[in-house]
Amino acid sequence: MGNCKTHKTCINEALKNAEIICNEKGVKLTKLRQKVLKLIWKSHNYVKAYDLLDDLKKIDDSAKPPTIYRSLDFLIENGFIHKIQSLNAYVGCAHPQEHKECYFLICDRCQNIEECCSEQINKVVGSTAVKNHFELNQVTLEISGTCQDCIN
Amino acid sequence: MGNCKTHKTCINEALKNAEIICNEKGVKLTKLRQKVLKLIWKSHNYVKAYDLLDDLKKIDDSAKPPTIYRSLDFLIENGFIHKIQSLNAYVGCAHPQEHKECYFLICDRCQNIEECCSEQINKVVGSTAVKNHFELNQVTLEISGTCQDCIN
DNA sequence: GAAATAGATGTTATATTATAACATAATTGA
DNA sequence: TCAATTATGTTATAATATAACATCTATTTC
Repeated sequence: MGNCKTHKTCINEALKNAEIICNEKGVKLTKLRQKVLKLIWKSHNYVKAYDLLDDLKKIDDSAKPPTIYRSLDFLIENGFIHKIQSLNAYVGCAHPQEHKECYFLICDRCQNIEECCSEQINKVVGSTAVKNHFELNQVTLEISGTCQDCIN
Repeated sequence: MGNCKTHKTCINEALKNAEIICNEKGVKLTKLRQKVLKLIWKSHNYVKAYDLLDDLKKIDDSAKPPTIYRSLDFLIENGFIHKIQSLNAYVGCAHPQEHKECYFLICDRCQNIEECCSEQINKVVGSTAVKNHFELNQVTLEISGTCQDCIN
């Protein structure tokens, strides 16, 4: 939410979860990756890679495009963030533990992103695939419009 | 389909439809725009803008990036082609007349794209939006995987 | 614990995708 | 016809992303 009143908690949760999951998986959440994850979690809004790079440069002099993109790759691969394809942007994942397909409600006005899962959508998409004899690999569902806060 | 046996018909239909719709709308399907539309319709596969540019250069010496992107903009705006967001690629629209929301089945192996409409998906996406008090503007649904032909 | 290895980061360069800005040409319509 | 609009030509550059190789750090193996 744009009006997230307890956002420090969101960030801390995100970092803690990432730590736990990395330990479980035996992959490394390095200082750099933590910094990038934290920067992405600055809000629930989507962020662009080069804006992130500018932010990172402020605290890490040697940051360059590959610095950001490598961290983004790692974070995506491990489910801590998502890429928003229709915007070439990135956003923190709200539930990296229990990852199923998820979809995005993207507010055009405030850049907030709501991540949602819907068994119903999964089913319908799945049956569309079956109907077309299509072996499903990856689903990108991005819904843009105006969020509740911005309508009011 | 990758195995479209009557593809000349597809191209001709696409061009004819575009012509009719442009006349109805009072917008101009110029020579250039026709050429670009035809190049996109070379197959049912998706195409990248700069590949298209290379193709166009062969028949139009002065073609440059803005040449392609302007034509793409026009063709998208008028519903003759679609942009595939997850690939930064473009594909001809199978039914520019009756345009509702449509979705894409993208084959990772052969680059074929199947365009489909599903009242069911519309409903489910719509109700997801309602549930989240979200005013829907645009839906991007891109499903990648393996098409029937490539499974066999 | 030293050497070997794998993984992460630093660094330079460049590829890919897309648009801004302004000049010129073609078309339309008053 | 000429003014205005729309389309195209042209140059430059912005925005997004990766390749390739060097160096550093952590981990494993002996």
